[in-house]
Amino acid sequence: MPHELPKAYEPGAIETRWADYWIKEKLFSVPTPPPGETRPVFTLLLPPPNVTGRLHMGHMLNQTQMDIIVRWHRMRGFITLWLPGTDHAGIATQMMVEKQLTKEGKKRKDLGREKFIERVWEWKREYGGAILDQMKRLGASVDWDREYFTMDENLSHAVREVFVRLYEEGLIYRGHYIVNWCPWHETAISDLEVKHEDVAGKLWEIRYPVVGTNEFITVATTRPETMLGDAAIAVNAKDERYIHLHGKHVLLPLMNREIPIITDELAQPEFGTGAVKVTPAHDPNDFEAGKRHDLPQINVMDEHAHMNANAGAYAGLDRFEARKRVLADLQEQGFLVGEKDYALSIGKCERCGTIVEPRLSEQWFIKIAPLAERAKEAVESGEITIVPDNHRQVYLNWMNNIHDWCVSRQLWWGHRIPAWTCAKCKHVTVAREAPLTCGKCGSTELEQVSDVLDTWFSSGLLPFTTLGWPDKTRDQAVFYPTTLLITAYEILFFWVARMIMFGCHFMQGHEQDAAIKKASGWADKKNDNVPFREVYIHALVRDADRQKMSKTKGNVIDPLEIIERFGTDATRFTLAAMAAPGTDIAFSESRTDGYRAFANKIWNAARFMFMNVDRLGFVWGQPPSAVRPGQSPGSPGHVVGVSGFELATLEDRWILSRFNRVVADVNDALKTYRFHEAANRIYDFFWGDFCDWYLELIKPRLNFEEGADTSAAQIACANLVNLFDASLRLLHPVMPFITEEIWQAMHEGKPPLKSIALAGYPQADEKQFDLVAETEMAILQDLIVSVRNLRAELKVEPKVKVPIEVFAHEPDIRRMIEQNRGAIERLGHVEKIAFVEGSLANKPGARGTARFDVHVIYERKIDVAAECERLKKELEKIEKELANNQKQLGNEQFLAKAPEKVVEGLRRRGQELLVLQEKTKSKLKELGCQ
RNA sequence: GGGCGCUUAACUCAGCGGUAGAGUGCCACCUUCACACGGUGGAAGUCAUAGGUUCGAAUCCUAUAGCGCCCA
Repeated sequence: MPHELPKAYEPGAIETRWADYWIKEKLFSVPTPPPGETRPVFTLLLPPPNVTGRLHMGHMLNQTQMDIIVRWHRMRGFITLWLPGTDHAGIATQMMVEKQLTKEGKKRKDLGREKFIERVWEWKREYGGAILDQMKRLGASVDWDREYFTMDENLSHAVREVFVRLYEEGLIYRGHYIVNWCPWHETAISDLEVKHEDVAGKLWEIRYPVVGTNEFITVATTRPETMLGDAAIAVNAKDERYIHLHGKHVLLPLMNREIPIITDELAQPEFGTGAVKVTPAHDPNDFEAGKRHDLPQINVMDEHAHMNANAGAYAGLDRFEARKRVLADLQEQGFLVGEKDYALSIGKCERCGTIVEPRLSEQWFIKIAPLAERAKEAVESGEITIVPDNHRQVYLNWMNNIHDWCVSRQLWWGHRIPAWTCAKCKHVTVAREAPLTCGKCGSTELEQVSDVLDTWFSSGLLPFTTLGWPDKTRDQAVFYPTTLLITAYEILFFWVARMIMFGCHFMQGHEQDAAIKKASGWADKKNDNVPFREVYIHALVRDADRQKMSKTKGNVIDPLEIIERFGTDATRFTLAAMAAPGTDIAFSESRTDGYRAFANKIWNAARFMFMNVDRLGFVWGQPPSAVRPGQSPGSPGHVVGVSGFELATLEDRWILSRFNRVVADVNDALKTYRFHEAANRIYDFFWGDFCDWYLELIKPRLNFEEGADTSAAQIACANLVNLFDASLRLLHPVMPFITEEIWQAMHEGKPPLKSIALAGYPQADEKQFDLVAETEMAILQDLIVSVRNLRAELKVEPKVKVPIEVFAHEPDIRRMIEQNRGAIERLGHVEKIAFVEGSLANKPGARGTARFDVHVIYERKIDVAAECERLKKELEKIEKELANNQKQLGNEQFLAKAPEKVVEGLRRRGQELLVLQEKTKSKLKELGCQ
């Protein structure tokens, strides 16, 4: 049955077909392994994209890396669970639906809370799956049967349970504090959601009259409008300038309110005048100072950051308008004494860009210190490894300087805080289910707190809630701790840190199934409460000019558009090949274009293979290595190396050795997340070794006459097919689609498994390394390249075959060359090879190396001047290296201190250089070069 | 203010103590029956600068310059 592969590689058609097939066949669904299971387990949680999200390059890089690692583990016989899902993204989703309402001329509050939430669910049902559909195009091998959404009932139940437990443990408290407030969203946001920006601002100096004297005290501020809420003036107790004013009062201008002068370290003598205004309701530092001195907290703004009744004449004004008016009035009344340019950093809401207002309000907080302590310990002790290592320090620094976490949000969409306020006594009851009566006075007039929880509160619980927590499940015993987390640096604090805190707290006492833990290689880990064993932080994808992609700059690269043009495989390969740990990726299309060419190369190599298979009527005996071992690496029956490979020729021995080396390197690279190294090793092997040399070398064996004995061709074909099969499996995690397409075609619709994704990943077999073959092949390649060089220099017509002479003084080398004369004739376009007994080095049209001389016999006169030029340049290079070489070898320190291997290598190189120098010199002389 | 990273061929990047590498681009030649998304050959770098450590530095250390990121 002939194999039909279209002439040109067209990724679009094959990729969507296989993506659908993988999902339809549920290839990556993982049922809960029963007790007694002894296979190793690999678990990975997908960082849940926002349900409102669209796939961007960051997702694609993230998911490419995850899919590579996941497929690699699966092919090595691990029970491999990759859990997908989406995040309800409180603010973002609510905004989406509010926008929709605005178009209908409605507002959220017109609908009321219940109706609004219904609308959000409607929106979610209609548009929420978009990003997951886009993931399918990437080939992400996730378990779709376990897809989660953070607002699902089971996950919401777990959120309530966590909240109540933390409250009962005294780790959640409610209180009036200054929080970051976004006046546009009308909600509190966390420190992490505030982006600081340096701007050129002003520093205004305002003087306050001291009551009972004719003195003034001058303060400097960047926010004059907040003076309306001033509660005191602070000076430093040590500041001699103000000692005589201690205990006095000032009259607050514009408000005509008397406020005290206090001494507090808030005032730094060296900064400005050394005196500062204290506004406890509008600045976090002043808030603390206010508490120290029991000052009133005068809030002069409302939730929209408009001035309120406390602001007297300024009530109703927007905060910036109020600033203008306050300054004008101060000026007019003679209180404004200075205005300086001043560089300051302002906080903006990361979503809407509105300047954040520090706002005094009632919020819910998590007492973070006890949680952080364990989270720090988990990383310090190595129970969790963070790669690359420099992020470990960043994490620890953050944990050391952490503040309590404000978890309440004034939104409607999200997990509503399970707390109820009594209308009568104002007591707050926190409970798992809605209480019927107030816990204090017994009243039945209870109303649930309107706030919802920060979205990261629920996503921080995912490693265990997705596995059935708070119930104790078999899934948890098997899959918790998850093995790895791959994510972007940006959410190290938002998400990673919080998962670690929650995991270490709520999973205390948890133990992973001992047999599975051991089989998975974690026997030395003490704690099974951590959410994951390892964290890999990947780089940022930038545009080709290294600029960070952003919507405002308009330089966002849409991965789906790139995929459309070059294919998913090529795009994945680009990201993998450029993903050196710790280095950002400047995404350039030219690279992707190059990797599309690589895919095309593979495609055509496959067509070549099929052509020969069909011509020969070759029947492929099922190679055991194609079948998934089903056992952990190293166990009996586990296949290593390439099977069904017969070492008939030098190129056979060579390619098998090369393949095993590459396999060893690739497995090694993937172990430490060196994706670029894995990708590049495969690329070089497939294109360089396999296509450029191996395929060319075996062509004579496949080029047989009809009716002739085809045994050599059969062997060559079997080797080719088995090697190709192994190479496809090696490449599969990086380029899943093209490898699946060709692998399925190789099996003519009757594959031994449903997918190459379930086949075994190649493992190196040391017995298949062959150093002799590699050395011999290197010499052979060198000889062929030398002939090609000479042909080019002599300007031999491409079609003309030339006779050559070869001299090799080592009998083994000469024998090897003789045995491979066919290859030299073919690949060097040589007519006939004559072996001679003396050096050919100084003949014109000849090349000498340490192992052989070769002479191309061609009547065309060489360009003597050009040849002299080249030889001089070469000699210069040789002598430079030789001088260096001899200097080093003459250095006793070097001989004493350098490793034996290096010294030996240098000695050998020195010998070679001497031979080369001699040959080059003699040739220069022969040509009569000046 | 504190911390981190980067600077290697025209471009994008590997290499991170032992003879400077890849892809793209460029130049020349070649449509040879897998592939012109190809083949063959070629040109191209005082590895930011200045010191230091070392037998030996693109690679380790220090400083300087430029670029960038994070935290406050």
